[in-house]
Amino acid sequence: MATKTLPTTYDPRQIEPARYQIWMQRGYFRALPDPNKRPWAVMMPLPNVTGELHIGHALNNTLQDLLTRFRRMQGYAALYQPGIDHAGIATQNVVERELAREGISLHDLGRERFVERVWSWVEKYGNIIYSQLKRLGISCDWDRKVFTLDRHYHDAVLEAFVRLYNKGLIYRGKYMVNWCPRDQSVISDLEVEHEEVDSQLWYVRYRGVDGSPGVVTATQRPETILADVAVAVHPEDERYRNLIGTQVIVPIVNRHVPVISDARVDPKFGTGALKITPGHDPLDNEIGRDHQLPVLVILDPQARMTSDTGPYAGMDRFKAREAIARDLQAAGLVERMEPYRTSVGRCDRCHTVIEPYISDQWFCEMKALPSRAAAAIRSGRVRFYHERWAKVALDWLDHIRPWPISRQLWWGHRIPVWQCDACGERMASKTSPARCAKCGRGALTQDPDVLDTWFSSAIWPMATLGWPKETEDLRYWYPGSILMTDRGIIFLWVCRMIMFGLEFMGDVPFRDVYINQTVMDIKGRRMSKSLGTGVDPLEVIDKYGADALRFGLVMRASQTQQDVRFEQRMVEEIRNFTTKIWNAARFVLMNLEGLDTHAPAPERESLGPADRWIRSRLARLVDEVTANLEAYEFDKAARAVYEFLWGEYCDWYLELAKVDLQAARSAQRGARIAAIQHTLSYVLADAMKLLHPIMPFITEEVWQQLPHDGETIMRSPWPPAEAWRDSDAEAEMEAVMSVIRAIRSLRAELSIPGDRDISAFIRGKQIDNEVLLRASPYINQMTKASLDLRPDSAAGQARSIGRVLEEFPSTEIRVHIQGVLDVQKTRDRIQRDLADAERELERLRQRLQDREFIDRAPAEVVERQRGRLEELRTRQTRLRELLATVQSL
RNA sequence: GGGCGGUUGGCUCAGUGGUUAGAGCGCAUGCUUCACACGCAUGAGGUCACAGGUUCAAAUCCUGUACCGCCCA
Repeated sequence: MATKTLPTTYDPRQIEPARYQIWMQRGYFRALPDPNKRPWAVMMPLPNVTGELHIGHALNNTLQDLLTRFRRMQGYAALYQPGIDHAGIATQNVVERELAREGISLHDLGRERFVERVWSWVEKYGNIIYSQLKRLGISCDWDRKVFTLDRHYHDAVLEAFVRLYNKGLIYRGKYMVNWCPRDQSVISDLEVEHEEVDSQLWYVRYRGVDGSPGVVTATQRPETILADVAVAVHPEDERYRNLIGTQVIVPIVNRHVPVISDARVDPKFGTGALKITPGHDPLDNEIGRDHQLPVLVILDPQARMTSDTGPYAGMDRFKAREAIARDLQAAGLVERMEPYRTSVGRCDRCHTVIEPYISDQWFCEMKALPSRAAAAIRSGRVRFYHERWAKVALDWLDHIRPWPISRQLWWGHRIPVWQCDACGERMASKTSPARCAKCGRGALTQDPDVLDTWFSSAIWPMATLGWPKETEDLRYWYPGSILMTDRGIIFLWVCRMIMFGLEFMGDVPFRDVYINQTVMDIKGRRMSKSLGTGVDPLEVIDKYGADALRFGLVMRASQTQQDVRFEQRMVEEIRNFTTKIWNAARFVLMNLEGLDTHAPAPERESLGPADRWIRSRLARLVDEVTANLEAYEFDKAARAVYEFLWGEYCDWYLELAKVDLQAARSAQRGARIAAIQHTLSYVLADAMKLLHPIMPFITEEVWQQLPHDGETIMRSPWPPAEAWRDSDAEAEMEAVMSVIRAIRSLRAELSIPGDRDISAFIRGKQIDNEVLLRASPYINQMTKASLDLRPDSAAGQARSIGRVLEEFPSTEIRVHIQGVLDVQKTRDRIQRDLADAERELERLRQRLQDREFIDRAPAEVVERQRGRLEELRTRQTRLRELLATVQSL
């Protein structure tokens, strides 16, 4: 192999986009069912079509890509399914805002033209996130990308609806729902964000019809007084017992209403008397229903006071609150006011305060579906990582309520229910029915609402594979292997996919669920544009490269942490790591001259101790990385590769190999040279494979330069672990490194300039003389010292100074003192070491005198302590001798 | 109100009962060492939030407290 050189610095901007193009063009991302391979699949949590890449997506997609690349190299038919969600409310909002800037309302436009308008918006901006994901280097099969309003996906959504409808699992009903007055639509409980705010309680008197003082209730919402139909007290509340059954007067409207008793009233809240407004409060609604009370409504869908509210008609709910509170005060009916801390619900899309509102909606029955999903989780058919998230999911599934699935929007899957204009019969059908199934007449009107976006995304794992058709893809890849997502959508999405998978496919949609960390800013605050805490991942990629961003995130993706605190600095660190790798590769390439790249692996005899050591370390690394990736312990895998490449391969092996190469070249030992070259290149290439899932770009680049088989590292086989384990070589090199560290440390401590040769000798027989002999070229070159190997060399002992090896307690390294040196630092150090050793010796002595310890601790532990005690005694002796020598200088 | 997670060197994090608690960054000192100053070498720095308990032995297990964060009602 001829000498190759690479540019001196690694520039991801030059490499990454071009490499990605090549991968795409050559179809390396393509996933096809292959009976000779095992299937493996992951479905991208579909980003909103309005979305842009944020750091959370970067982490989530990096982890998915990491596993996809890993499984692909392991020989699985690995499918990474991409797609985008039409995101009903979010997208409709974006386009509505755009229209508003043009002064057009959506009603001006009409449904059909509005939907056309949204489509053109989607065509223009909807693919932004795809191109951003490509910058990240993810290897999903782009030929399979799905938009949730694609024809076949739409068909699947309708199929799911019609099947549930015909099974009686979808029903229509008038219930109190979460109403967003801005979006003019119902939203589910899960789409409401709760927030603590400072509010106020008004204590309002409801006088008795008979002229008695009546009762005082406390309310946060005086405007709803107009819709009061009763006052309720707790049945056992002594204060109000005699009022039950009497009539009181609702202020302002002067309605006569009963005082009722109900155990759901909290006697400790306010005065213990609760005004009942079934039209505007969920609890009141339940109480009202059970007491057969009427339902009055005083707000319209935009949360303005209705026309029959007299002077308040048309007022916004908050204006009306102030006005009514003022009027109550003027009438002398407000007994007092007090500040109150309460929680308000806001729409998670537009942050408008939601209104509990009576409304006619479609609901999905939540009894059989969630209980089957819960059973699947309990039995381990779906496993959560970390497992604590399973409890979170189960808790929700066990206390679930009906799911409102209709939305009063125009953008989305229109509900496939038709109502007969003549007889009122309703029917669900994927296509427009020609006539009414009941009365046979022709005029039918489709329900105007669309489905909750989460209803359509709940069939994602099967519909992307072709369901309801029995496709080969579906048979091959369903159930998927893993779902990776954020904890924020365990309920919204994960649980519902499990429910629908079990319902429609008879099996869970994925075996494993990995809940990835939530990325926060460095102070632990949620990343958000409005808080100014957001970080644009593309900026980071521009600056440091996608590899660095990916590795920086993965290194912190630990299952024990539920957040990752993100800072650019940590990506910069990894950028330095990529440069380190790049330069290691440069060094290797510069030294491969004459290597026959097709020659078989070298014989063991031509390998030196350093070669055997690094190969053995690599073998351990293969095991470690493989096991950690399989266990989704991504941080551990990343750290292991980092530590190996930088701390062992670069810091030690390259330096040792330099020494060996030099020697082999000057001796013209061809087999030896080839063995070193092979080790240099083989170890680096395999390390690149292990790193490839995390850092796809630089690893491909380096691998392509090194001797290799195949077209791309992406499709090269994952390194096998069995070969090259060598404990002897590991032990030998540990000793050598220990000696080298000691000499370097002495040199620094004594401030001996690097260009001044020193001579050193070793005391003690712990390290085999042959080992030292073999290592002497390493030691001499890497410390610029000449090491005298004569055992316990007496020469010049009096004029020497040294240290006891950390790992070898009876072994000392000493250097000869030449001229005047400042030995103060070393003397201090020896004294400190001695003090440390003696302190620990004392601890150990005490422990070993403790009968309880001797009797109850495992023999092996006791033995180890005894051995340690012996070592420390030796160390103590050595240190004392050393100190005596130094003090005599 | 209920639940979950966190608290380890200046910073970000490893470390789930058994020697002397580790890493990177930062810091200090010295190096234009022919792969790399985005680097190399050497070094300083920690009563593991607090209080009890279990154990021969606790950063690690249990209970409680404080603070930070998340979820649910």
